[in-house]
Order: sequence, then structure tokens, then C-alpha cells
Amino acid sequence: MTMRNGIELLVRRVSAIPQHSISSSIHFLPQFCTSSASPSSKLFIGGLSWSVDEQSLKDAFSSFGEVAEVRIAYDKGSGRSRGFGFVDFAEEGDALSAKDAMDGKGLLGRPLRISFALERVRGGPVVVPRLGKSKRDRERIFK
DNA sequence: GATGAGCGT
Repeated sequence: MTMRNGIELLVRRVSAIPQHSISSSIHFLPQFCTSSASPSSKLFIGGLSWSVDEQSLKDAFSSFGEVAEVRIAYDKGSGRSRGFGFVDFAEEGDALSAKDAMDGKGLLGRPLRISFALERVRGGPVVVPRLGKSKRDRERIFK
């Protein structure tokens, strides 16, 4: 568990909690909830044409830097594209410039919707911690 | 031969 993984996990847990009920010490968190500001080398690519495959997606982004991984979400049954995918860059800066340059731009006639990818959760359902009113209870979510 | 926001077989 890296520090950032821990923080992102924490963000996903507290994002469902009304902000006014949370201590002021974590009011900075919403900036991580906005996909546009989340620092990552992996991009979520939405708005893909059904006919875009992983090879053409990689070709469309490889001019911005070394592409470490490309995935397209396919329907389990039919095998058709679900219209979104992921592009992971070796360098975070390349991911940012690719996002800035390609977000809203067309690929095969469809405008791309690009944001930074959420961390894929490899466990079960996320458990939302129950917050109390005491300071000690609030600090429990940092463990 | 379909569909159009979303976060991955």
C-alpha cells in the first residue's frame, strides 16, 4: 500500500459523507474528487466510438509519450466495446498533456471525454466508516 | 446492424 493509494482509497470512502459533517482538517479533499485535478499517469477515455480498438487508441495517444498500457472495456457477453477505455503513460506529465490536448477532440467522429482514472479496486465493496461527533471518532478514518 | 453516460473480461 503506497501513500497515494492509501489517500485515494480514503477519498473514495469519505466522498459519500456530507462534507459539513467532516472535520475542517480534510476540507482539501474535494480537489481529489474532481477527476480533472487528480494526479495520475492513467487516463479514463470515454466517448469512444464502438469501432475503436486498443491498437488505434494507443496510436492516437502514443505521440504524447511512452504508453505503458492501453485497455478498452469490452462487454463480457457480446465482445463489443463498451465505449470507454484507459491509457496509462510512463510519465505523468505526458498523461496531463495528452489529456489537455485530446479531451473533447474527435476520434473516428466521436468527441473524447478524458479524465484521470480512478484506482481500480481489487477488493470487495468499499466500507464507509461511521463517523461520530467526537474528535477521536473523526480521526479514526485516517487509520 | 440497436446504444452514448460512464471507471476495466
